[in-house]
Amino acid sequence: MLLIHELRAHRERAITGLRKRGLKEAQLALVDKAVDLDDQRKETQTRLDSLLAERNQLSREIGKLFQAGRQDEANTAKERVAQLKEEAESLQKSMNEIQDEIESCLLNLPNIPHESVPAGQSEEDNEIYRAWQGSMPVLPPDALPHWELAEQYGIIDFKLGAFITGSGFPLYRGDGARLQRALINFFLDEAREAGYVEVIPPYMVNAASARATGQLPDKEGQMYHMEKDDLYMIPTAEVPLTNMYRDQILQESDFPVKLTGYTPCFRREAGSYGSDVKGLNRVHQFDKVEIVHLAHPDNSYEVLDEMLAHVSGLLDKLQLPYRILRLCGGDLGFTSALTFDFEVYSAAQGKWLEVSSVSNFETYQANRMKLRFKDGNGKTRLAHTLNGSALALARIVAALLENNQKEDGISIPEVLRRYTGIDMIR
RNA sequence: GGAGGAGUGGCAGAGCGGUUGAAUGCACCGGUCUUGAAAACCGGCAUACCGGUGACGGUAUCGGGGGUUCGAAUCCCUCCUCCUCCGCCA
Repeated sequence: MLLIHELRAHRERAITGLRKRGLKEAQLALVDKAVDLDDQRKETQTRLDSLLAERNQLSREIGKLFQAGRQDEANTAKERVAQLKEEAESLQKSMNEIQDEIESCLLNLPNIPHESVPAGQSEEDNEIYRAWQGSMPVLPPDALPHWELAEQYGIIDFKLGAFITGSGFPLYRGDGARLQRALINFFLDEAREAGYVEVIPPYMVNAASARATGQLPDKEGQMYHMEKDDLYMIPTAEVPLTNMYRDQILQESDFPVKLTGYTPCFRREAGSYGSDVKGLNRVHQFDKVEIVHLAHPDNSYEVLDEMLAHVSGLLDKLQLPYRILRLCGGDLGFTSALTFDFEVYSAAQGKWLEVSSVSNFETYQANRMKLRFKDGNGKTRLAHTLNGSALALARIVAALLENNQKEDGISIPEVLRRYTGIDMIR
């Protein structure tokens, strides 16, 4: 959530930034509306506060009058308080309405993009931040896409998953399951060695948590919701991990807070269709190791670089061709100020698949969840939150299968062999 | 799922209708003392908002929400969480 006093103080910067996202004028108008409403709020609060102050004052006097046995005077004062109370109630009501309206304006305003974010409408306009310099995999002439390899080697069963649950819920078995587990362990070990504290969080969260990281209200339809208990299946470990620090005030010396967690991720992917959804390209349940960083505002962009380097390192070790995109304004997530996507080349499909998204949210999430810290002067300030996939499994598996297929099987990357115990899937 | 108990500041823990935003202790910060440290002593130490250049003043918050009352941390209702016992169970 954007800060109202920032919008007030730097209106032009906010508007210019939001324009980069391609927001329509009607939505941009929310900025001015929020500030106007906040003016009203201040005025209302000033009046309300003075009414309440008078009420408190009188109440104290009534107490003394009663003790002194001066009933008549006390009763006169009571009448005055009753009158104040009525006025205060009506002011309180309009104050609440104004505040709800401000909140709804702010909830509908996305984060202001970082200055380096290129303008643009859609993914076509994303900037290639780092292109792949290395060689591309050379495939055998009869190379197959991963969904056919999966069937041929009996390692992923899409049909059975669909039978048990529904489409988009793959079932991994044998070496396929083993490969999943190997990747999870590899990613977690790498994260731990990079100083991230491993966490196993709950896989369902309440509405307050989903709101804090920004999944609610803007991604409501994308989460699985357990109506009976009003809980949401997590779409990413980002939600529970970041919420570990909701409503907290850290000490400056607590930074950096580095967390990692493996969780399954659940996404409804409502509205998806077409060839994008074939095989592992887009599924409702997938495994992911996430890294989360809580950082001091002064160095959060250095932290972002550090995270990019970490993710790059993973892909280098897996020997997968990848490129890094800097998302344009139109493709940028609602809550993010700057996002880099990692795409891996899945050779048999001839497609770049997104396997990681690394973002700095600056104070946007922190403001929603009231995640603060005390700076050197003892002042309370909002922290910056960052997170990234390191990495999302399903598509990594797709690329590994396709890129590493040989005449006699699928070779396992060197770094994974100590986890899989095998060097080929046959 | 059933029965009972409890939720107060960073922690511990008083208060149970009226200058209580909240005693006291611990922790923490500053000072005095000391060559230095400890001890002792003195002072400070919640969050958010409103008004004010500022000093400062005001309002709200004692798990969340609602109610009773001139006045609520204190009484009532409701929800949540934790603890104990019973039931069920990986």
